Amino acid sequence: MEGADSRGVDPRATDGGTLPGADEGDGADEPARVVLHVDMDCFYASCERLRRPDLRGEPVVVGMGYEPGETIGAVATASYEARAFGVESATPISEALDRLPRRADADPDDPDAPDPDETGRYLPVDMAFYESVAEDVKAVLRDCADVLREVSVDEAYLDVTDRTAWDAVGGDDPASSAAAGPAEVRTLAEGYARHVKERIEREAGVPASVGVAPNMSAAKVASDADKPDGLVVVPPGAVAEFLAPLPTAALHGVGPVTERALAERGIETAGDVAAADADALAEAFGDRGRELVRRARGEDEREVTPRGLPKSLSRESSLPRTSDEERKRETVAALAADVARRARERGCLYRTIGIKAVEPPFDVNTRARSLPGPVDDPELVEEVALELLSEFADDAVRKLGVRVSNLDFSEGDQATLGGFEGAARGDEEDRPAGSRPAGSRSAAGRDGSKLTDWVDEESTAGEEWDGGDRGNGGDDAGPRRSEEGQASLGDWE
DNA sequence: TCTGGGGTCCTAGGACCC
DNA sequence: TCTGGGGTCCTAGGACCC
Repeated sequence: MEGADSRGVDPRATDGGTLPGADEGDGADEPARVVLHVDMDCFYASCERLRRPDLRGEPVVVGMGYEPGETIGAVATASYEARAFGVESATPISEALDRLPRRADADPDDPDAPDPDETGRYLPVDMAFYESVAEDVKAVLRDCADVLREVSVDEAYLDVTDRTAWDAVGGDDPASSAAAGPAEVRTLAEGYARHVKERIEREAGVPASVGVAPNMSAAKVASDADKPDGLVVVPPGAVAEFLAPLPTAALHGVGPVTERALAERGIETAGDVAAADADALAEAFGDRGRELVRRARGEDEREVTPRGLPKSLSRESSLPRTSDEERKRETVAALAADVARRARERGCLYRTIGIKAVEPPFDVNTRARSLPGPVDDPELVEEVALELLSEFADDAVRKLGVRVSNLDFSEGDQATLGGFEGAARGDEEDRPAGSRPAGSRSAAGRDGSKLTDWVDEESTAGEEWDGGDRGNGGDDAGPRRSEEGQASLGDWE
């Protein structure tokens, strides 16, 4: 509160000025952006509470792969009450049950049964319902920002520079900030963020934490800094100072491996990263190292942009460790069918088909094959996937996956552009095995069988397909046409 | 410590082309 | 042909995120 020193808001903001333009102090004369990161608090658990008020205040654990009464699966989300018992996201359900028994197993009259006060409610994931709640949240966000990037079902960035500013409120006597974080003076941005946060709670019925900062990276860290129900404001000029004391792992992009590698170099905090020699870190970590230094210094010029179309679709599932070839083939066939179905629902073609085989303890193997041209051909997905699997025919696996990538949304067939409501849905189920679906599309035109041939021998079809530059460097060359194709479930856009 | 499913991006080596 | 350089595409794996 004291010492209106260099930190905090740009001095001009404190004079109650209405000029839209506290700048970064960086030389640039564009006004500092106002970026919000909205992060829903234990979203799945909050959704469950929304429809089951009896769960409020209770430890709630939402498990994926979990069936009521079972001990399989892992924790997708734990409410904060459950976290107090050591139940974290990704904890195996069996372990979670050790720390926090099921309420159903409690019995006050049985000395051997758990104390009801030390039990929790376990529920399976109900994605469809969470998506419907997320829709309500999104409606608020869309209303509050011109530029919105939905990161996942429970997280989004908003650029609200055009809706608010870093100017202080309070006229000659600026009000002090009511938010957590380094802000000393209350700003318009803080008020706007609070407004967004309250609207989410009011209109969607679930709590959110919000971070406000001049860039995405800082906003992300800020939203995380005071969870749950947090509002953290980091004004321009205060970013590096805000980050400095945090452990490196608090930076977006620093996981366990990088954290360890940094620690070996005596780098423990974001401040240490900011002070590090960028070239030295680049040598150790590649471009990521350089980027990390910039982020830790509060520099991040990335624009908030809407998320583009997906780059791959995949499906995987764990299974009890097995070497049984038939079992593996059945699993892969089922996964392949599912991936192909989803691709068709979204109206996209794919040119690469791959599998993943995880061997115990945790040996991840991937294999992939690219086709001469993009296709929509469920039977080909199965065929290629099974062929790739054959390399692992004798190996024990604990998880299998199928993926399609090199997606192409531009060739959208009118019949399927409507997404899941299109022809895609029911028409493939009873198709006789072995017959090419009538709806099978392939940019190859001609007969689909050629593609199959190609799969079996490393054949020659490739040449005709060298369609010239595919312009690798995939970075979003902007959205391609047929945005409708993505109007599918499970996605924020 | 041995947990699940859906993704993204990056890197490195090899094949191939000019 | 074995010596140079530049570029793209493909595959496999790694790290990370939610």
